[in-house]
Amino acid sequence: MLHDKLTLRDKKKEATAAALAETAFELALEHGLDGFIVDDVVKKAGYSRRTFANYFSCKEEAVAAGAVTVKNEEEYTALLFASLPPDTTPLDMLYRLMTMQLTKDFLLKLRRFVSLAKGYPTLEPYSLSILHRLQMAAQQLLAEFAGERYPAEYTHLLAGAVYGAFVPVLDGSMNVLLPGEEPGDQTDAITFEQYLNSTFAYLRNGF
Amino acid sequence: MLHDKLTLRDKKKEATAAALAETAFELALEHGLDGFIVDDVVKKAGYSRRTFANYFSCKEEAVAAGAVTVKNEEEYTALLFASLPPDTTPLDMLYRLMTMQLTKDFLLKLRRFVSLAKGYPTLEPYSLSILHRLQMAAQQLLAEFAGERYPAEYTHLLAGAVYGAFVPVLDGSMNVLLPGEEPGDQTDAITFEQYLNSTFAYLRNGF
DNA sequence: GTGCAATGATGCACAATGTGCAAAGTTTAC
DNA sequence: GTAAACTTTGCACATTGTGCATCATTGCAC
Repeated sequence: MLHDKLTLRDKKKEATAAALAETAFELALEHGLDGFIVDDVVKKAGYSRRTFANYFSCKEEAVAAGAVTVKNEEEYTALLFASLPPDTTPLDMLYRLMTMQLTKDFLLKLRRFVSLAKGYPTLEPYSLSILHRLQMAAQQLLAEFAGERYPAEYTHLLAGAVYGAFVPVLDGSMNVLLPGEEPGDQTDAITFEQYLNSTFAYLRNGF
Repeated sequence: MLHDKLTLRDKKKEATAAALAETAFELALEHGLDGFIVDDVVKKAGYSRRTFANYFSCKEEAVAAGAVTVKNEEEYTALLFASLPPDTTPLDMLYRLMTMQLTKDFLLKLRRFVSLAKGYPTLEPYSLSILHRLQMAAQQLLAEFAGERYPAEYTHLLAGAVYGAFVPVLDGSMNVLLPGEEPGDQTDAITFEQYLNSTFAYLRNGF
């Protein structure tokens, strides 16, 4: 595991990017994607348009980045390694990781992004790439945690299947009730926890 | 199944979009994504810039659309319904569908797009959305073919896991040899067929 | 701490892209 | 055949993207 020490310069860069991304996401939620322009973002965040372009290649990218902050992987690593016996299977490890990654807060922000994206076709490709970032982080952790016990073909394939199983939740094919959401009139909705558990049951025992 | 009859107007629209998309993809392969501008595309294809904007919201979208043509779903439907016994499981049906969708030609074009996208960050989000289009088509077919025998929660989850398992092939996490490609110096590469089969074996029997 | 190298932030000019609107050309439906 | 519906296009203009030079800040060696 690379423990890249964060220099002051790096921290400032991260802060700049985060400020711009969060501001972009806020404006998108408040006014819609076409209800503001990049100049609004940089003015509100206190940067120049040129700086925005140094970090994001378009408005969409910034909004997507602001929707979810993929947490520091090192944090997860420490937690995972501490809480799991060394002979834990990759599947069990992913289950544990997902319960950490997919916090209530994360899921709700993600859902807000996804429903925003429904109204703006240019935003849609980014929904999947958010999930993909999580998947990449998971692959990395799997490799560290189980790389010596399981071949990469296995762990990568597994990670793909696990995260792929959540795509239908993202793209709206399935009505899944996130933690904290009320059932409302959706009689056929299942809870996210139920979906998570049945996903792993299928993956564990076969479809 | 909706048999939307294709009127002449619809066919022309499709032709316009296809011509623009294919031209964009060709130019991207030949000169790189930043080696041409939208005006080059429309000039070569014989349309106006304004028409381009009627179909695609940016260059990237057109290039991605040109990379793969998701075949007519009706064609698949007919083939599937004809070749499978009515009690076929969704998993078996997806296996059959994938061998039809993921033709050698399709895979090679997809790979060309993906390696192009590696060099251009703005293109990357579209890689996943190509696979996602296939997944949506598969969900539709599954619903028609097995919707009365299996609940949507099952078929959607399954489709997600199946297509998700191919993400590592797309994003470059895995070295998979496409049909027709030479092994070269990649001693650790497995063939696409092997990957397909081991994927379905894991999904069938559990990880 | 001082000074120099490395790098981030910015302004500017210009190229490229995105969009509303109205006119002109096609297709559809009756 | 004709009118309605729709596609394509031109135009004007708003917005976005990019190369480059410069200034400000940080990193590093001493």
